[in-house]
Amino acid sequence: MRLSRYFLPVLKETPADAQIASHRLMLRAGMIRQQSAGIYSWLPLGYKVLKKIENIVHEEQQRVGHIPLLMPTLQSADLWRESGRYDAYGDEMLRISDRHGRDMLYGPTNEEMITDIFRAHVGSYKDLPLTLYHIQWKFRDEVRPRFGVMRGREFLMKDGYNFDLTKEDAMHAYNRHLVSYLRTYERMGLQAIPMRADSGPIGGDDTHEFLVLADTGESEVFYDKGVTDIKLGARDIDPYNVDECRSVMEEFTSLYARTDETHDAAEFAKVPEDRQMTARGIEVGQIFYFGTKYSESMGAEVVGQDGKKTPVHMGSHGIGVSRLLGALIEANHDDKGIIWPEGVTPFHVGIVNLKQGDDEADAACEALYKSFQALGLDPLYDDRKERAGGKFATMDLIGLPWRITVGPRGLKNGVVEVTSRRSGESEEMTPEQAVEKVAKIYADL
RNA sequence: CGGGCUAUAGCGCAGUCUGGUAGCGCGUCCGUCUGGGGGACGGAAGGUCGCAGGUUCAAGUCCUGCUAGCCCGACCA
Repeated sequence: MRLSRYFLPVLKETPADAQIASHRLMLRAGMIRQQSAGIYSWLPLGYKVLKKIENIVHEEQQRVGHIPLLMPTLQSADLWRESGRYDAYGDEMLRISDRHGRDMLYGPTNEEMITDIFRAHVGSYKDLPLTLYHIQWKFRDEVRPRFGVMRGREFLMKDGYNFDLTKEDAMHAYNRHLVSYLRTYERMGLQAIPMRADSGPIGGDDTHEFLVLADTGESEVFYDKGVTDIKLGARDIDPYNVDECRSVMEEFTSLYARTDETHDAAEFAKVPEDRQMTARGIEVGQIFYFGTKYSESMGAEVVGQDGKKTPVHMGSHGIGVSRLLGALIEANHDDKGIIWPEGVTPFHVGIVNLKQGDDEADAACEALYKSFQALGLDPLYDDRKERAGGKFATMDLIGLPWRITVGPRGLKNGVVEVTSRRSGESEEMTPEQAVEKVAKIYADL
């Protein structure tokens, strides 16, 4: 993309309403625009990152065998009356009625609807196990939305639901979700620590939240320093292998890690003192096992081998897709702007032409631009007639991880400059070497 | 939902107390000089002062009502 033809409304000044870094930077980088409290338009740059995150979530869900579908945002109140949650959910549920006066709601989650789909089409134990998920907009009418997309009212969430014959099978689904979530976050360059959590209004027995450590996190967390050293890395885990998934779960949850909701001071005290950590965290996902809570109330049953009907064991598992943008920025920024991890960056590389209109500089930039495109990479070429300082400031703000600076001075010696946004370090090399270097970085991801 | 506050140009703000021609900085547009970290100078565009009603010769400013948004708390992915 050529910046002169793109739509990137960056702001030099900080909007008064934005309190925390991610909100401030998303507004300044022209990623979002607030339309009303807790509701945002996603401008091109923000939309691009949102889609990248969504894609990673899709890929990692399907890698472990979960099946995508799409349920509507608007739901009938009748389904929610069956589970009893229409009354239980309270004012956070946005209730509306259609022209016939039928009670509708903008879905805050989809347990009822997925259970309805399941009971209509699945009747035999032979159809299990089954895990369905979707990525869809949700609405929760928060009393006080704040912090930009971190706590909006409208938000994009991946929610998945497993249906299993037995509790053991359902616990395997639970462990498998944990594995897929760990890989999802790691691909985005985020460390999200699973912590024992409280089940809240969805209800249930086993539940873990995934928390990204950040000063602006909404939850206070307590953990054994050792948990931050555990990484999934490149290991190849068979999602259908019960023992493999369980051992990952055990490995990641054996050390103490809890949010303030479930914090147990006595247990925490057993952690060696020099490893007792207290911090703040942003919740970016949660997995639940809740057994037959919905299958019983809504009649989601299968006929077992013994010919008897039995309610299925379920769990639900969520990733806050839009919220992840906020978490990513909270975890990756400096005073100049955002620093995108390579896995989610809106553009792979920025090309800064220091002297637009100079034949040599223009030609060198064009060549770089086309080389990257030919390799399937997505460059952002700042071809505006701006001064160098302004171009650098924009690149730093929007946080592309790699920048190639092209100017007459360097071209005289046949070199351009490759700069890492994260380290700030620059290296001079020929344009060909620069393309090779950047291409290798993305090939290795 | 309790407490506090705000609403004036795309963004950040002054002007309101004490009523009398709508302002500043940034951004935008044009021109000149510049040209490796938000440069300088000159010119220009851009406003139903959140909405409705009232007081007044006259309302951004005073009064009444409403709406929206923000902050702290409680709540929450």
